[in-house]
Amino acid sequence: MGGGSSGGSPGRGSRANIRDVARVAEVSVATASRVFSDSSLVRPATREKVLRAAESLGYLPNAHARALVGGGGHTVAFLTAEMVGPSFADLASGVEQVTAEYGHLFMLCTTHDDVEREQRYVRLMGEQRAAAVLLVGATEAGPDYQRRVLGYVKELGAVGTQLILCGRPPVSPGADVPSIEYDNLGGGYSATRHLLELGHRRILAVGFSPLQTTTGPRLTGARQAYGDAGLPVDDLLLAESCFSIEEGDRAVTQALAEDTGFTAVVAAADHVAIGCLRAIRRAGLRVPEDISLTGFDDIPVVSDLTPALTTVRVPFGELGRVSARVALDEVERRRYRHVVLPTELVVRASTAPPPPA
Amino acid sequence: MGGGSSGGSPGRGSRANIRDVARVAEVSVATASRVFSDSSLVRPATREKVLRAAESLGYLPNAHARALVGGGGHTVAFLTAEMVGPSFADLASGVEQVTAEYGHLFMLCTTHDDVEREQRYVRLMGEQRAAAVLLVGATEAGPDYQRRVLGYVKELGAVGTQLILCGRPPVSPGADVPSIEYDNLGGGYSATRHLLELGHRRILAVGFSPLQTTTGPRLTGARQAYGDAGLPVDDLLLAESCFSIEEGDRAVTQALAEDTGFTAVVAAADHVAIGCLRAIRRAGLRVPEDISLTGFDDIPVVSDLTPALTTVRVPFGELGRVSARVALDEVERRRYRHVVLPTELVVRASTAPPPPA
DNA sequence: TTGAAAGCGCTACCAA
DNA sequence: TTGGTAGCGCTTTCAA
Repeated sequence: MGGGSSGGSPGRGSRANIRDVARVAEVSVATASRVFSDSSLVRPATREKVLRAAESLGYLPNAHARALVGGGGHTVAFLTAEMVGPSFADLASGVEQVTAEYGHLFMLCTTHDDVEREQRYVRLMGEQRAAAVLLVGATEAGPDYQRRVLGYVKELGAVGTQLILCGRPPVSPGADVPSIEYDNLGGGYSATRHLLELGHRRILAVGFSPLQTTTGPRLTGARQAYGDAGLPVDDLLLAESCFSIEEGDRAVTQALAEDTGFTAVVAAADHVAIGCLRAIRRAGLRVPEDISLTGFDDIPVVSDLTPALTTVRVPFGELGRVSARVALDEVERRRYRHVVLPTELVVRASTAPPPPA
Repeated sequence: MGGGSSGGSPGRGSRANIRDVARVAEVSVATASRVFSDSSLVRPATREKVLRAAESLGYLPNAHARALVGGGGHTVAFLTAEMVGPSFADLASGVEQVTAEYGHLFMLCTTHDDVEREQRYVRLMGEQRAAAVLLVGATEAGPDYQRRVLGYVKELGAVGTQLILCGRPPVSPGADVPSIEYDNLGGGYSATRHLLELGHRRILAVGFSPLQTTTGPRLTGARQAYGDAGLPVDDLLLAESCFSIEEGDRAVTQALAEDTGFTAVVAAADHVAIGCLRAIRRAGLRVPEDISLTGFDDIPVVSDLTPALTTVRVPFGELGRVSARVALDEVERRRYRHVVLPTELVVRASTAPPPPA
């Protein structure tokens, strides 16, 4: 080291290619190719020779050249706003698992909720001739969104890349994009009904955005629970807020200050619920003795909070697996254009009857 | 639908290529190419024509063809055991962020701690001619591991792919693989010293594996703290256990049953600490009044536990960003073969002086 | 069972 | 400013 001029990694000049391998192995390029495509029409001895040559040259087939002639990429792109939270992890793992089973590559892209980044990535994945692009997770579902997705369908369709909506509802008529989602409305419904059945009447809803594809329907479900119980929906108090621990905290703190007399909080998501819990505590109140609290998602830690959180479980892993299968398997895709996986209420210790008035 | 025979996505037969675009735009292939490589030597009017043609054909450049001639992939592969936990999220986000800044693609692969999968992915990434492969996170650092990494260096080196160790120590002499890690030993040291300073003497260490690249040094640090304080290292009680909430729970439950008289627990990671907390509670003891507890990593939720957890903060985001920069920038790489980022003790409510004997 | 050669879609070089 | 064209590394006919 230090002295020589030709230092660096092995094969510094040009990388070995299949022609080099063929030459060293004293066979034709075609034969060498057959060996690496594990075709069976090669005599074992010949195969050995080729393999040895490859080994000695540090040869690795070039996936780009293969994709070029073979006609396709073998990548599944997973497009999400952020890669945070256990829900993300389960979902992504599910996709990754099935993707690997199909012998494809899993590619993760984060948009940070930036439309431009999203568009760039979709285009990029088209250029890569990805097998599929999964648009994952909650989003604001306005007309702009519809139009954007339609654009993606067209752009990707032209290069043979399949678009899939994962954890989102289908885009309305026209575009026929497969959509794998879960029952947000039902989850919101059962959480709220649970509280109503316990005797709560004035419930504070925190963290819901009516236009968002996940929390919107959850809110609708909550409303429906009031309706079905024959109770005035006006008793469902709405605290506007976003999707973080801090904002959940802030929202509840404010609601408490306004003294609107709620005895329970339905949070739009577990993270929000954690923030709510903080705020309730800080106000010197107890959960569930003074105020009941529910979350949504059932991320692992919420069972370790004090008290353990009552929440709605979402089958993230399965969502991922099903999405990937639909993305990669044409038969499944034809069969399942729209799948809605069930959600399930998990009652733990954060909900109880309201304190006696 | 149903009747026609030529249905399906647009351009059903063959996808448009640059030649088609050139033909429609009535220019040469070379000119069309220049437009998409945004080279400046094209008259605006011509550029327009080409762009319009591309648009009308739904043309998207083929990244594989480009990589083939351009000589390289633009992918950064992130190889980790699992994509769980906020630490993973921060780390991966950091890598992704910088990767995007360099105009590269971020690719995530999970090995599930399976050597075979790891090897397959490394090879696959070599075939993709990835710009870099990051081996991320804790691992058992035996001689097998050393040998394996050496193999990767050779395999990837031959195709021009850079290998980087991220959150792991360098492999010992010989292979010169860049390594970006953080101060595990120092973290273990300061957590333990903190407990010692509070007056604890018999401390239970949970979740450490001496051979593992992260918890191993953390344990060494803990021992060192005893040594530096002039205290018998034998008072650091070792509870063998793995890396999950459940195993932390089990370990502490057992230790409690054995009545070894410890007044504090150092957990090898926050997740383990959560399990310890569970066990301590179940035994009817309080944290920190009866038993103090520290974690490691500082994942977001631990500040919401009751009590908030004293732990060691790891700069995961920066770890990711630095790793990516070293991976992608030859100058940085030459300068920083080995980086150790600092860790920091965060004292919260789970630690206090031991109860009076 | 093996080999020769024609592309896959693109860029980059050299000429015009 | 534009066009012709030789590859990039590979697979895959078609022949031998």
